[in-house]
Amino acid sequence: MHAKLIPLSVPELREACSQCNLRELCLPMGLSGGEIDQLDHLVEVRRRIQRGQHLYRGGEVFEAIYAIKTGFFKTDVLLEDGREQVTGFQMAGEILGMDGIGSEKHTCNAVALEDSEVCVIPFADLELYSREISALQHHFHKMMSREIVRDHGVMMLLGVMRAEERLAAFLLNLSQRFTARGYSPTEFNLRMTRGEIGSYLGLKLETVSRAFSRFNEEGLISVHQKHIQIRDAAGLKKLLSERRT
Amino acid sequence: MHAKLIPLSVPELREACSQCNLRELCLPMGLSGGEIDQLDHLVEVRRRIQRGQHLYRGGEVFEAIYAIKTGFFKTDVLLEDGREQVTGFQMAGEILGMDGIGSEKHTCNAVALEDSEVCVIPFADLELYSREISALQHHFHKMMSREIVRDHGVMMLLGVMRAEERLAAFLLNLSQRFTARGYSPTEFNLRMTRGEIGSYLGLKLETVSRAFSRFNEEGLISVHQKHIQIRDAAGLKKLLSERRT
DNA sequence: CGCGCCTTTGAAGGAGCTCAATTTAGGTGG
DNA sequence: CCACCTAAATTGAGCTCCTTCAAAGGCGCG
Repeated sequence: MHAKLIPLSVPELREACSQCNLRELCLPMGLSGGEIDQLDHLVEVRRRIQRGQHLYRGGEVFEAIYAIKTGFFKTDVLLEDGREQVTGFQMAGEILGMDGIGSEKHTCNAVALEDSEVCVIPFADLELYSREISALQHHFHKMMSREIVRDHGVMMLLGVMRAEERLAAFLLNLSQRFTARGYSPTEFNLRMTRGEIGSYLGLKLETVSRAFSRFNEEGLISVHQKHIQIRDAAGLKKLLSERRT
Repeated sequence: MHAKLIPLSVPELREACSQCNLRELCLPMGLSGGEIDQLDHLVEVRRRIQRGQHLYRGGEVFEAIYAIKTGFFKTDVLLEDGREQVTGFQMAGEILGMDGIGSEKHTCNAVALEDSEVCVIPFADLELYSREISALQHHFHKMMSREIVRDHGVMMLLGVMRAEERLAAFLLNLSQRFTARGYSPTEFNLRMTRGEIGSYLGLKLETVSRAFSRFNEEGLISVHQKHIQIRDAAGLKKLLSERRT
């Protein structure tokens, strides 16, 4: 059950951030070359997580945050009665675990939706380096703040949008994030099930499936199981802006 | 329209945090006496906001975060078509504005629900002091993290709970926060309208009103307009834990 | 004391849920 | 390589919880 640990002892591997092709998206964003070199000491170990395995679970002691190097995750919280709320889907370059700082325990579960690899960033070290490198400090604050803003967007989804608006917003968000990583804006494979999308969007899996089918009929997208092709991004955006009520 | 600014130049007033009775709840939490004295230089000005006025609006340049000294606020985001999502209600000792760090602009509106006073904390200064005082740095990170965790709780509300569960959770949360401030856990006045509660909980105001009436009939609470008395906190908690589906 | 805003309550309607059956895809072992 | 098995997805039909629309009552404030 133990996730594979990969100590970065070999010199080439130790260049964790300075050689990483995600450095423009990830924690080192906006840092100078010299500053990034310092970060190489911050990330001493990587972890491989197989599809379906947990990176961490709610209740576990918080010690580090994680930068996703490759792969795809979901985070969720569970109610005592077993109901699940997916709080987010995370991809390469994004940070996991910031929820644990406040209570020194993780407050949600992080599960790999495909075989993944993360960079382990011991949080005490991050705070130490942040006191030295103000650009790092500032960027970390920005990342936390953006997480808050993202959460507000999800509240908006859940609080005021109707089912098809939610799904359209979800697809456009995925598209935009894939684009930022150099993938096609219009064609991608979903890593999550209809049930997980539904949990994220506050809908039942049948409703998600029906909305996909509807979009398909209307020519907005093509869906075949997990494969999505966006045919009319403008049409999806219009769904969001036009009030129905 | 301009909010009243109060420069803290008189020596007694300059002791912003060290003399504040909220220091156990607010930003200085966990700091040593000497460290708190340093914070007095961080808070150079306070602002009074009258009921109904904005502390800040989405789109405005972000320069400072705000600690609520007295009063009560709501934060909300608006969709182009005018639909509103209330993202939170904030009371004394809580921090406003952390959403603005990421984009250097405020991303939501903060509105006073009663006449209020806030301590202005210039963010650049906060980062400066954070580099010197590691306890401050760490505590600030905790506050941001707790905001993320709080948001996950709201997603849970919105995503999986039914109307009465949402309202019960809302009342219990308020009760707990009033208690932490030395007020009665069982009796308080709501500062927000049914519509604002509804927007926060993803419900229509009529649904909120009906749920209040139902709780009243069942003896869980007494409601008279904005005055709430919790009669059976255990009963409200039970509403949350028992599955219906 | 009158006006506006908030709240309450009723009745009808609808978006999304539940339950259920069928299809499809992917993995496994013979 | 095919048969089998399981998990995921699709689709239909009926139902329910919340919304919508409407009207009346209450409170605070100028």
